[in-house]
Amino acid sequence: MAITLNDVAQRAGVSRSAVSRTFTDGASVSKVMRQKVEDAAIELGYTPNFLARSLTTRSTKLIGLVSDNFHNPIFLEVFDQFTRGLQDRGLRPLLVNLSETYQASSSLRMLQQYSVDGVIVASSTLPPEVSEAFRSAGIPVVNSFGRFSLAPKADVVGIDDEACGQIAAETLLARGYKRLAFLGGPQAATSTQSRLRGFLSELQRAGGPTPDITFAEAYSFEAGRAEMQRLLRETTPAEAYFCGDDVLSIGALSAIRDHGLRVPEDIGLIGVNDMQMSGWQNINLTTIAQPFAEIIQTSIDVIVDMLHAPKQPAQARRLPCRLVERGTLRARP
Amino acid sequence: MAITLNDVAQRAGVSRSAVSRTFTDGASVSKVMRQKVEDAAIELGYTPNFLARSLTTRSTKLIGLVSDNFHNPIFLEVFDQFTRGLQDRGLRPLLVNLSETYQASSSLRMLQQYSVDGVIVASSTLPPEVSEAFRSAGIPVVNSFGRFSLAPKADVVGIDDEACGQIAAETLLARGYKRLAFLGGPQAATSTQSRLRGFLSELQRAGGPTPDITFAEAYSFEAGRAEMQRLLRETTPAEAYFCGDDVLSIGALSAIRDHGLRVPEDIGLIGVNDMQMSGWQNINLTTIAQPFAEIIQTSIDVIVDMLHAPKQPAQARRLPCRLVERGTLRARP
DNA sequence: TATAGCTTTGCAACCGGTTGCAAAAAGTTA
DNA sequence: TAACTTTTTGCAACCGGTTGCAAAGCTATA
Repeated sequence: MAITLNDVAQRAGVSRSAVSRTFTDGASVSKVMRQKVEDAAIELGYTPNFLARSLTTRSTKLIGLVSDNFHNPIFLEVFDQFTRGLQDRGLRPLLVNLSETYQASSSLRMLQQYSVDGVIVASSTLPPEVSEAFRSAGIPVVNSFGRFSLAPKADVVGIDDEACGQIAAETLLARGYKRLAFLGGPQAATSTQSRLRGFLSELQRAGGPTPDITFAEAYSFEAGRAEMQRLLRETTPAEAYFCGDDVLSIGALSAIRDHGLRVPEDIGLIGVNDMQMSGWQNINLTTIAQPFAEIIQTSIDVIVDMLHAPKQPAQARRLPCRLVERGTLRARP
Repeated sequence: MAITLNDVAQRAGVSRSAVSRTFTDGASVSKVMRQKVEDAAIELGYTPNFLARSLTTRSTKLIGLVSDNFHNPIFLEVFDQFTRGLQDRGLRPLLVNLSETYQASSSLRMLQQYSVDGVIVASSTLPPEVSEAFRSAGIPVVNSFGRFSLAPKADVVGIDDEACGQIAAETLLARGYKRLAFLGGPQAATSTQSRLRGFLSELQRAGGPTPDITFAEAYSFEAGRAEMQRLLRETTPAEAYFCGDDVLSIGALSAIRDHGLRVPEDIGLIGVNDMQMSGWQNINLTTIAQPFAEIIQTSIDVIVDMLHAPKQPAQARRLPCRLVERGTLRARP
């Protein structure tokens, strides 16, 4: 049914190798030969079969893109950029959605069966063991948005969560807020723990107040809203909250407004991520931006490098965050 | 490097075919043979190479998932459900992000090179020619969220956009609104045109008013906001707007509130899609829900059927929408 | 125990490509 | 024009599997 190398060779009256060579860059083919083959190929509508080729070249250009985060809206932007970045380099993302029913271990086997050239684990919540499993199976892997570690067992690209907490602390102090609070993501998430650590240490260093500390059940609108509702009902709210991430902040924001309080007049809010929605005028969230584009670009660079020079020692790369000022904190005093 | 069939055959002291057969369901292997092979396979850590296999079986279990919509937050939910649905059936999504730099035509070639078993075009904005190109290349294809047509050239699964417009009209009339308006997506989008047609025809049938008609530049927050700002500035606003989709509605909502008007007291709003965010309490948008789960499930079913019985005549499947009442329309009079 | 019938097994060709090697062709130089 | 290089080409083996076919092994029956 499909046109093969043989068909073209026959049509052009040349050997199979000749056809193969015209479609392989860097191979030696004369001008006339190339012409003959290309004519025949066009005539028949031939396109080489990448998978057959991969058998001998041992490269499929397939990259496993593994994630478990299909609910936080920022990940749409993440997928957008990953797919485009990979495509621009001639790589193909094979998407894997980790969930209750589809475990990490079976994804390893499956990606092995498809001989992927590498794997990108794009998740801030999956444990490092997931990426490590790929690495010890000999598959180049990078854990994008993963947790920082001084001696990681697999390459990691992410933000400096502690610095992120520091920025939040500095910013809130500079605005003259006195009663501060931390409203984190799930307590088990290491990203939350690191941000908290940075937040506390900077407050302490600057002689600031000791904040209230509380955690939402998930990085989600509902969880942020629920936790803030609880706080408003059961406690005297703080003057300003450092929230675990933007979607959480937006949930908190809605709870505060429902409660008849104003932001930033009554309560200040600062998030983390700078998702697109945070810039929408009805939200207008002051936040600490993750450098998504750089993280993704770096992750792809790291994988591409590994394809050429495998088995370098694993590194963790930390990229800096920056403050994005909008309307949920009061002005400097 | 990787363990192959040969290694296992050698280790187990049997022929290559024997090994192949133990890993092929329905093949004839004796109990003792199977045992020997499985032992050797486990010992060596063998997993069959799917791509090599695909060369003879002519099935890769790869499904191209083609989309151009990486900005509308509903598509994260769409990708989530597609990837899981495909995985559950043992299929693998090869993700393709169509954009200015990556054209539909090259995606066809690329997916051919990877011998995908089928393609899902998940987009409400791509023209039908995209799916048709796959079909005429002999690749099973379904256009998910595509426009309805009585005699489509490639299979389509989507909503009934006209019925959607009718529901909007009925709902607004039932609420006693007199001055109505249609604030559509991009004028070129057929989804917008069909919704408008259904809206107008129902208004006319019911003897309702003739609405104002206007279009946003894109299905996006910014476009919805910009268009509504223009309307508030340059025209006497209508009593209620039927908006092209939810993200557009949310943009419009923010413009209305910025303008000092209240929803639903001063202006009513009804959208289309029912994305997660529309249920957030600070948005709480009345909208017409698309049956995402059913559309996706049906699309996958259609593709799977085609894998077994290719080349049936193309069909268009229309799934019904339903009203989701929230807080952006006033109560019935 | 011979024979028929069914199951299991290995051989070898094939899927659609790539590539090392040596022969053939083309190009250089004297 | 001969001798020597360099480039181009085809042969054949290989990548990691599958599968039709016939031989071998088993079981059942007479």
